[in-house]
Amino acid sequence: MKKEKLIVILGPTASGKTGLSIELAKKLNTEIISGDSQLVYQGFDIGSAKPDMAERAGVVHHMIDILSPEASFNVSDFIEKVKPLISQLNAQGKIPILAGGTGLYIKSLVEGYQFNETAGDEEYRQSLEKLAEEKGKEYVHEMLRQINPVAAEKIHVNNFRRVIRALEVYHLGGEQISAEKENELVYDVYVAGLWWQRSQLYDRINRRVDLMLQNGLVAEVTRLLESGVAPDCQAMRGIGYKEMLDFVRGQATLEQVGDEIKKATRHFAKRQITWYRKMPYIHWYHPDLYKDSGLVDNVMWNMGRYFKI
RNA sequence: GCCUCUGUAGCUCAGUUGGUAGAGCAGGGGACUGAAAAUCCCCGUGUCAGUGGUUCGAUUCCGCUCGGAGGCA
Repeated sequence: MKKEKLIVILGPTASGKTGLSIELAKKLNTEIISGDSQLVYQGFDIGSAKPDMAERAGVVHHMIDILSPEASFNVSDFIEKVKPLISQLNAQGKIPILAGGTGLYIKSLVEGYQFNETAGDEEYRQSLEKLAEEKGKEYVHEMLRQINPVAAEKIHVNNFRRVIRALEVYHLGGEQISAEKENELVYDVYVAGLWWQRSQLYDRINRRVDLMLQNGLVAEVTRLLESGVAPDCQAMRGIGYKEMLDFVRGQATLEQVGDEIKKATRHFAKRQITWYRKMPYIHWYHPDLYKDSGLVDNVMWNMGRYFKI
């Protein structure tokens, strides 16, 4: 069977994915699918660097603002929603552009991860958390060892969240957490990655965080909280938001919070890069080597050759 | 000018009763199959300010020099 076509634009945070993907979408007359776990939430705009309408320049963006602020979202939801979108766009003769930085989301989509049937169970998670408080994390880890020694071996005791998930899968469905995957890519895909020298990337991150603060991140967080959004909801745990809570509560100065956001973003970028290193099919581009539309033109040319268009 | 304190990893500092040193943060690497902007793991040699002395041996003790902080006048 012929594979569906897909373009992926990825890179660490602040690498310029958004701009590049919009330029490409205009040239190719196609639409963009966000592959970013934070952009799905309404109202979380500045801190998530969500492109506004002006920036989107008329290009249709999917998977942005699809959820209310307090909703939960996960990889499985992502895959479930994005797969049909890709099919739809292909049917229209368009090559969709997936633009985003969430390593797990993109990798699992492109490489075809098979997820378990078992969904999350808040109640069971909490019961395990309580158990860990009473008897220690080691005790819960030992529970996992009893039912799935291989998983217990792979998951560190301190990585409690994973231990919980592994137990949850067993508890709810009797399944084991599986890690088998196909080797072949699911799509006929061209993956372009944006690469910056580390120090350059960090400069860009620092500058962008300063911009977020100038552009009203404080007001955005205040507004969300005043409208009743819980401080412990999933979206509020995103970078830029969880740190800002300290300022809103008067526990830190704006300068301290700014530094914390920058630091967290740098750490995040590092983790993103770790994901990308395991994706050998990425075509890397160094944006700083191009002038004007040079980058876009070059990506276009290579993609054209790849897809034979 | 005098007195006291201080100078150790990129930063903040601990320490060695004399046998050339270690934490946190920063930084680097890694893991990741339903929270992933989350969660977690691993990585610390640096003229111990400089210089002279005492000593088998000094970053550690003593003198001087040069920084820094405070106090007295």
